[in-house]
Formats: sequence, C-alpha cells, structure tokens
Amino acid sequence: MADFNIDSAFIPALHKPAALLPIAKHRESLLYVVETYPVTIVIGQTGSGKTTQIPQFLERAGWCSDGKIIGVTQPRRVAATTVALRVAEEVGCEVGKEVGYSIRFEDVTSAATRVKFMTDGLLIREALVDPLLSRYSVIMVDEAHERSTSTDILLGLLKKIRRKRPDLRLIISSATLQAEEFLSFFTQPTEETAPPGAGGEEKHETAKIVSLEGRTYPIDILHLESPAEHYVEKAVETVFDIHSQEGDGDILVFLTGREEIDHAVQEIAERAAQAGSRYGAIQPLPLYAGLSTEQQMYVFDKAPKGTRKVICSTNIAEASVTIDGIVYVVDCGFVKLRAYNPTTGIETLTAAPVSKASASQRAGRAGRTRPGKCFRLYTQQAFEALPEANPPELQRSNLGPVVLQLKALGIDNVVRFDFLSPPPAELMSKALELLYSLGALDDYAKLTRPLGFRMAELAVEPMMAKTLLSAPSFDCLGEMLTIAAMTSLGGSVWFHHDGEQKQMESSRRKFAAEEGDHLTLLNAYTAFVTTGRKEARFCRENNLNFKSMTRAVSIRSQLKRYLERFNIFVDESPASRQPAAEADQGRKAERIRRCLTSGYFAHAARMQADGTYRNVEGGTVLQAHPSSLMFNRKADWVIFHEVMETGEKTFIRDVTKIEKGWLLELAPGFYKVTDSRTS
DNA sequence: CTCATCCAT
Repeated sequence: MADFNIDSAFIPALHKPAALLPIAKHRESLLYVVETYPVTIVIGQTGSGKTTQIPQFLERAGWCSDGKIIGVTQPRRVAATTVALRVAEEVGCEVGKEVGYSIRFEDVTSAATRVKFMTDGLLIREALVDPLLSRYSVIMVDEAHERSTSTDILLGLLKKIRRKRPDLRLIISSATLQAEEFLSFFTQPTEETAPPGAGGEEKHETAKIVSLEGRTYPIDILHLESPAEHYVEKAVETVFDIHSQEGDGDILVFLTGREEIDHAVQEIAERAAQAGSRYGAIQPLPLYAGLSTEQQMYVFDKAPKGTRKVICSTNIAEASVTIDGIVYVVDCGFVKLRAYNPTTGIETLTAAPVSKASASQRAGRAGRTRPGKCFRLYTQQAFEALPEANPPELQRSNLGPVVLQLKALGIDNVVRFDFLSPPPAELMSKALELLYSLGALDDYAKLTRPLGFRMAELAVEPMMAKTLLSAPSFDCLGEMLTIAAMTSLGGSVWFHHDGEQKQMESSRRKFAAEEGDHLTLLNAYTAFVTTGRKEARFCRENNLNFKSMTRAVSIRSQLKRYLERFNIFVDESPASRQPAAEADQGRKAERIRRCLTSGYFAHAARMQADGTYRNVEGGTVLQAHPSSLMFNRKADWVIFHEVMETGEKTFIRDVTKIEKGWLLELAPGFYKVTDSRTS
C-alpha cells in the first residue's frame, strides 16, 4: 500500500454539479430580465455556465409550455454537438429527445425536443422555410462577440423578425465587453418601424445587459520590457525560460501559421536535445487545422511522467480547440487575417496584430484548471495600442454568398439591411456585379427565376452554383456534382505524413488528368467510390484524406437532393457509368471544362512566357499553387476556383485548362469583343 | 515549392 495514490484512487467527476456554477445564483434575476425585456444581452466569461444553464432555466420556467422550443446557436459544429451532449446528460435524457442538436448532415432532434442546439448558419437556412422562425419562443445566440458572418446576419434577421413577433425572446451572449454594441443595435429603431422622433421611449425597454462572473483561475499576465525582434525565436526562448524557472504544467504557444509552427517545433526539439536532461524532458507538438485528425489528436494525449508538453498552435486553440492542463501561455501577438480586395477580387492572407479581445482570450487558456501565467511577446504599450476587436468578417469578405442568401430571404434592398456593422459599399457593389454577371440578378437587382433562387438554395458558392445549374446543358451533371463536392472541401483532399511528400505526389499522379485539377479531383473521387468501395484502406494506400472523402460523399448526395427538388435529375444508372471509349472521354472532359467556364469565367487567366499567369485585366501576376497539378506545367488559358495572396505571391488553386474562345462564347456579356492585346 | 479559422436540407 506504499504507493497508494489518492489521485488514482478517485475518479474526478466529469462535470461540476450545476448548483455550484456562479450562474445558479443569478437564475431568478435572469429569468426576470428575459420575461421583461425582449432582448437580453448576457456577458459571461468562459466557465460561467451560460451556454449549458440558461436553456435549462428557460425550459423549467415554462418557455416551452405552448409547444414552442428554445433554440441555441453556436458558430461551430463541434460546440453545438458537445454542448447538446452535456446538457442532455445534466437533464438526464437521451440526446435527440428533450435536448437535441442539428448541424449540417446530422439532425439529432425529435418531436419531443424542447431545447435545440445548432449552428447559426443552419438557423438562417431555417428562416428560408419559416421566415418568422415561429417554432421558437426563445433564441439564444451564443459567442456573438466572435462576429462571424453568419452570426452577424442572424442578428440582423432576428432584429427584423422581432418586430413581427413581439412574443419572441432573444438572448445574445458575449464573452467580452462588446455588449454595449449589441445593446445599441437592438435598442436602435430601424428605419421601417420608427418615424423620426419616435423610439426614444422604447430604448429603455427593449434590451438589457446582464453580467455573470466566470469561474476561471487567476492568471498573471507579463509583457516584454522592450519589443522582440523575431517573435518565433523569442517564443522558443520563453519556452525554455518557463521550463527552467517555472513549476510544472504544459505550455501553449500562439503563432500565426504552419511555417512558424513547424520551425518552432523543430527548434525546441533541437535545443532540448542539446540541453540534455538538465530540466526534464520536453515534448513539442504542432497544432493547426491543416493537420489530419490523427495528427491533431496527439495534443490531447497526456505527456509521459516528468515530460512537459509544449503545443505550438495557430488560432485554432484560441476558441475552437480546448486542451486541458495548460498552465502557461506564450502569445506572439499576431494572427493571420483574411481580407478581400473588392477592386482586384483577390483575397489576402496576412499577419496582423491581435485584438485586445483575442489577447485576453488567449491568456484565458492558461487558467482553466489552476492559476496560470501568460507571457506576451510584446510590450504593455503595444498592448494598449491594440484594437479592441478585429473588424467583423462581414466587412472584409467576398459578399457574393451573403447577398444571394439575403435576397433569398426576401431582403431585396440588401444595402439597407440592418447590419450590426454595415460592410463597405465597394464590397456590396462587387458582389452585386458578380451575381448579375452570373445571371442570378436581373437589371433591377432582383433574384432571377429560376436561376437566382436555385443558386441561393444550393449550399455552394455562387460561381459553383451557376456551374452546377449549367451542367445539364453540358451533359455532365453527375461529374459536376462530384467536382462541386470535392472543391468545397477546400484543399484537404490529399494527405501525407512527415517526409512522405514524394510518395503523395506519386499517388496523386495516378489520378492526374492532363486537363487540370478539377478532373483530377473527379478521378480521385470516382476511384474512391468504385474500386475503393468508400473504404479507409483505399485512402491510406492512396494518400487521400478519408474524413474529407467521406464528407465529399455527403455533400454530393445533399447537392443531388437539392437539384432533384428543382426537378433536375442525375442519371446514375450502371449503364451511364460504363467506361467510355477514349474519344468519348475526351469529349466528356471538354464538356466539363466548358461547363466550368460557364461559371468561372471571371476567374480566367493566361500563362505568360515566364510560366506565371496574368488575370484578364492583365494587371496581376498569378502563380499556380504548388499543390496544383498545373504547378510547373505548361498551359495557355485556364480557369481557377480560388485566388489568394500570401506574403509576396498570389496563388491560384484548382486550375483547369480552357480555350479562350469559350470565354467569349459562354460569357458574352462579361467578355465583349476580342481584345487584340490578349489574342 | 505552400495556406489563419469557421459554416450551409
């Protein structure tokens, strides 16, 4: 009995009893506010229990007694499912009964469901069918401070719906002090409701802020005395300072991207090897979304006894992934942000200083299980100068999908939609132009019938939606469904372990199509579902990401069902899948390339003598991304799925060869007369 | 010779 250990003798409870959560003592006042005010803004730190407890309070207080239900939205799928599981456990029911969740491809609800967790994007789609969201008595929008595109649109919609449904209660939950912004948004009358002068009295009765204290441990925050020149080097140094001078506990290092992370991990491993066993072992691990699920799982494994885990991560560990046992956080002070340039139509991905909100969220990751420390690799003055929050996504995105969705929701005047933060006019007009050129909007900027309405209903971006809806006329619908599903995976199709890049390249060559990436993706998918029998083994043998391929199967069948609703049917009879003669295959490939051109004509480029591409305006130098089959291959005209500027270079991804004449033929409005300079 | 993070009956 000498080695009796109290830690292994007791198993810690999975969850704290709800009554111990700080929120419990706010129950009465919270219910009073929800009863009295149409909109409640809840400020609650992580650990306050707001997400799990508030829906239960409401349900027990009778908010579902008239057959209506309580909806809780999350910006992420994992959050929607895990919170639902946890609340079901607390309530003591099976998930899908009284407590359920609904995300794309997974509806775990039933007639008995009274509390429903879901992604905010899904609730927007529900509004297409039920514009007043009449099933719900209360809608809680969680993590609203993240200001994702779908959260922002949802808030605008809910404000509009509330006017027609005074009985509807809204709860907006936010982790930071941005609550005032939500308050003024919901108390400000919209132009439609308020004649000038009215509405002042309403201001006091519409919305109210409620603050809940969190239950995290204290965190010491330390800043640098003078700025660091190279934050990656400084981060590595800081890791070793912690390792040699601080007590035990794992370290989480925030960096901006894959390159920095791989470098830091390698550096830490090398230095640890040099230092020998003076301070105990150290285990550096990378974490970013581009890793396979399997590689990501390592960060959750407990390090061997006496070994300190150091996780070098992107922003994924700021809110999406939570790792237990982190006591020290090292914050480099930067984050990669995406922005869309409406003049060039090109997205950029660049490192920018984090916001104060992000910095405190990062620090908070140190205090989840016991008191922690956060080392910021910037000065106190630099911190003070940081913006409160980053600009919301809606103000720096391609708004094509947003405009399409708003129009489908019956909001014709999208410019006057009540945005929490209106996007710049240039983004709006660029989106309208694109949708007009695709034929989704008419001369009066109204959604066309049937094309525009159908495009809005398909869950793919506008250019692909147009391509898909053109596919029957090119007799390649089955193939296009596959290509749409594969491109929407966003580059996670191919997969390789460290140092096996060569092997992956040769695997990919087996599926390679001379015409480019789209047909290569089609070949890979076809092989997966036929000879591969949708099995994981086939993926392992061919360096394909099994999870992604399985998802492609789901997306494809969902898109197929949509089209069937429009009375567009795909011939998938065995006869249609017979391998065709070579000449037929060539003709089929050409039909597919023409069809792609009918949707992606605005994404056309021509190769120059030096191997780079120029877009149609001629101003921008584009390069095939190294992950593209067209990297280092000759072409003339091409279309591409995506363009992104990172650092010095502007890359195009998913590239397919076309012929110049097709542009004029398939997009005569966009490419008017032959320009002698480009011919 | 390479890309932050999410989401959609």
